[in-house]
Amino acid sequence: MRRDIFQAIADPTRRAIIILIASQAMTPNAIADNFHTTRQSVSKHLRILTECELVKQEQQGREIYYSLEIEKMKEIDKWLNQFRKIWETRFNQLDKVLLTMKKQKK
Amino acid sequence: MRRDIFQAIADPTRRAIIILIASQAMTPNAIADNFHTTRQSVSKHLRILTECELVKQEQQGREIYYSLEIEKMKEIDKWLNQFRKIWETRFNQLDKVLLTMKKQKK
DNA sequence: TATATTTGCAACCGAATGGTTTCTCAATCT
DNA sequence: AGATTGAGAAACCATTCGGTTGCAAATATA
Repeated sequence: MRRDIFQAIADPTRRAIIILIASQAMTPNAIADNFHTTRQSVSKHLRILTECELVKQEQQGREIYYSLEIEKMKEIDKWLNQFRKIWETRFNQLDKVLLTMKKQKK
Repeated sequence: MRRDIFQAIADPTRRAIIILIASQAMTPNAIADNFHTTRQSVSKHLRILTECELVKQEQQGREIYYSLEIEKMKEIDKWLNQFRKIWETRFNQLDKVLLTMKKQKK
């Protein structure tokens, strides 16, 4: 099953998990405590996040700590870049208009 | 049916449509020509994109021109902001390490 | 006016999704 | 050793998704 980041962040629970473990690693049980769902369901989400390398795991005894693979998040940012060019251009155009209006005022 | 941007960009065809109409407005027929799918299928995607206000339409006779609502794309960027803080901190930490190594070399 | 074009909508279909329950396995505790 | 705890896997279920086909409405063209 092909997994991609965009599909991974499509689910709101998954996005919440990402934010939750962004600052510190957590076990599936600890994560599940934050949602109205079962641990098994969280486990499934973690599997999907792991498959597309958005999350990494570190075993510690019988507990497994999950943490965010922040580098992977940059791929979304990279995809956004192509639109960033457009919205910056639009901003510059608005900027130019404002400048012209200023000049005419003088 | 609740639509949100993240679910909208989860589908690869939808992402391709977004990129396609980012630079210029296009009709559903013209958009469908770029994919190995039916016009009706594209129409469905456009409906989803419209529902979450990622796309706006402009009727022109019997044709409807679809174009990207670039402002809405910024919401993804806004969501990414909370992670941007983290990856900038990590970069600064790496930066500090490199600086220390440089000093020790001297 | 009759015909062709552009489009959206409804019905249907197979596949995928998210969730629950049950089970198994490994590590820890008494 | 026996009981408990943390976690993933499998089976199942209702719902959603993406796609196709067929149809209806509106506009343009002959």
